[in-house]
Amino acid sequence: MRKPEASTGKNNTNKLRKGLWSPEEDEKLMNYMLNSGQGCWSDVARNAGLQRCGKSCRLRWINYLRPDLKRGAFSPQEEELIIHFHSLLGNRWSQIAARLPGRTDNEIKNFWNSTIKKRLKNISSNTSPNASESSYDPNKDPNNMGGFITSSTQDQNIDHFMPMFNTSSPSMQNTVLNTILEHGINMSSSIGGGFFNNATTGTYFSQNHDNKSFYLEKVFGSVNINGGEVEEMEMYNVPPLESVSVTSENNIKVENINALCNGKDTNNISSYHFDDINNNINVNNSCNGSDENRAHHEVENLFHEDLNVGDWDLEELMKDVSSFPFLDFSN
DNA sequence: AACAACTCCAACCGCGACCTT
DNA sequence: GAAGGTCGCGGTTGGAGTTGT
Repeated sequence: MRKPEASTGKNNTNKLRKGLWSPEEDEKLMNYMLNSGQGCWSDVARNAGLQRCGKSCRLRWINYLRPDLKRGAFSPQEEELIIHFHSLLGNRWSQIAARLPGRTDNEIKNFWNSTIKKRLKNISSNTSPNASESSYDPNKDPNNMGGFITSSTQDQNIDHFMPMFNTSSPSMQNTVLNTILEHGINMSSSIGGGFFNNATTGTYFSQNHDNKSFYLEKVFGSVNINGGEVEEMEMYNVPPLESVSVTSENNIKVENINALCNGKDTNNISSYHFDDINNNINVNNSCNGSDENRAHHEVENLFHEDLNVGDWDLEELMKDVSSFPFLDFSN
């Protein structure tokens, strides 16, 4: 905590205060906010009679004084949600906070850095003696935009699999994340694939080698790429930004999707590939018969629906969360 | 009891995005 | 289009409180 600066002396008339807020300052800000509402923060600071910068007032209000804030320790359910959302969103604390009513980004960030990070580290060091696996930090991976890999091992020989995707576009990120939430959790069919070597149950979001197309994979059980056996796996392509338009109703409408199947003679469809030049989805590595129909049907289903932005089904998320193996904090 | 080491978390800082002029 | 102001975000700091020796 920072020391509150002494509020005495002539300098104080011009100098803005820093450091801890006094109860009097809190009261002033609280009264002003409740009576007059937010407005411009520098005006708030001035009109409330506070010798603080607007930024400081904003922070104090958002992180501490807001009446809808939930105080106290995080519940186990909140912890699970934070871990789950962090696995999807990375360090986007404000977006995580938006999904946890009554909690602030600062609070969640502190909680993550002080408690959860440590806990996950302990768990991974207990379960994986291989330091190179357990030390993977998604936030340090330049290709990672926020995904999470539990204990999966990526096969270095497979160049078109990358652990996560890299984009700085917020709308792209929204598209991706909502696609995951809308489809990655609920869709139930299984398509053969082959990108993992001993991948672990979980939801993976991957980027194709062209750096523009993406696919989402849900893996159930282990996958042996060398033997070509796939136990349970789902793959869903996610279109690049160029194919997506956001409507005024806050829906994302995926347009210009034309699923194509090249129709060669292998049994497994290994990926859908989004062709961003022609705005087509191609089913790669060929397919035939029922696989072709199924692939076509699924791509149609996936991309011809409206994807809601911002409406998170917490019940569904919690179902998914409860299946994560790394959420057992009992040890 | 005294000190050191560690943990927690409120608050600050810098930066980028957005808006207004 | 440029400049200036504001807002919001994520990273970092540092002091109070807690735990260990």
